[in-house]
Amino acid sequence: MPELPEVETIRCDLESQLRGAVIARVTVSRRWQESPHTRFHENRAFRQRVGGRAIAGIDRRGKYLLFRLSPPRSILPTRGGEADVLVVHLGMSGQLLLVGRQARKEPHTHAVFTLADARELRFEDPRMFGRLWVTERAHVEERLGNLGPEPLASRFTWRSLAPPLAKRSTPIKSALLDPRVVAGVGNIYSDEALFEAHLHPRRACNSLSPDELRRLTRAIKVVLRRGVRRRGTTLSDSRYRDAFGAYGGNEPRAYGREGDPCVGCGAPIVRGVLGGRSYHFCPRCQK
DNA sequence: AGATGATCCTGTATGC
DNA sequence: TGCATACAGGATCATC
Repeated sequence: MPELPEVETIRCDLESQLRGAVIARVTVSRRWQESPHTRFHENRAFRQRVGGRAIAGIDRRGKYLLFRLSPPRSILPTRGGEADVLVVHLGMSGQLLLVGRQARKEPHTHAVFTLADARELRFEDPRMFGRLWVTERAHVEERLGNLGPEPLASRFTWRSLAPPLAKRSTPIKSALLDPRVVAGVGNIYSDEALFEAHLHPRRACNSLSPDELRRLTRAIKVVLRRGVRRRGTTLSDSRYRDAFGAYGGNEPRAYGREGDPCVGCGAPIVRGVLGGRSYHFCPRCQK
């Protein structure tokens, strides 16, 4: 499941490969167009706004990939469009793969961005939880909802984490999964951060001391940076691949390790359920 | 307002 | 062996 480190790995690879590349045309699967769940209502407009544009750069906001589009250099800038952004969210099973045009097409390929050279950027998503849309650059942030702060930004400190948690009595595990509290953190890295911070997932948000908030903030940054450095997490039942189809090298210390010995103390990792979502922790290390 | 639970989807895993 | 059911997940929305 792509979270911040997985999306950042894809962003970084694609940025180096695609900066300046021209998207000759776009095709979107009929299934994607017709499913009300994808909210993909304007196929013609989408194709026209993306097709023929160059990729000026690729940014990331939380788990969203932002392709900055610009007119290709050979074409005079015309009305509008210079500031459009293609927004891609991978949902839980989405992949963006950069392949040669002759590469065999996988099932569930829902969008193909055909580049002016011999390559294609393919969006695949079996469970169709992903999202694709294009919008003006000035309107990107508002279209992302009330997305919380970027956890790897230097201005993300325990002081920015404190206010949204102060009013909550919910378990800290649930709050970390709320994108309004912090962007880009999902079920894997929230478990990892709480493990790193030695905090019990069921601790009430408003019970955390300033010292514990500092530990948690630092832990979030540590586990996300480690995830990026190791090019993301691919679990046995996860589909995550980078843009070239390779697995991630990160190995969680808590998530998905029920029964395994804690790397800190050796006690078995325990699995619990909160709001229908599972969490994993060391009952001895995490208080 | 905050908390809770349902919802979208389908491949994989488990249970009988 | 075969079929049925459970589960995984991010973000959003309805309903307390």
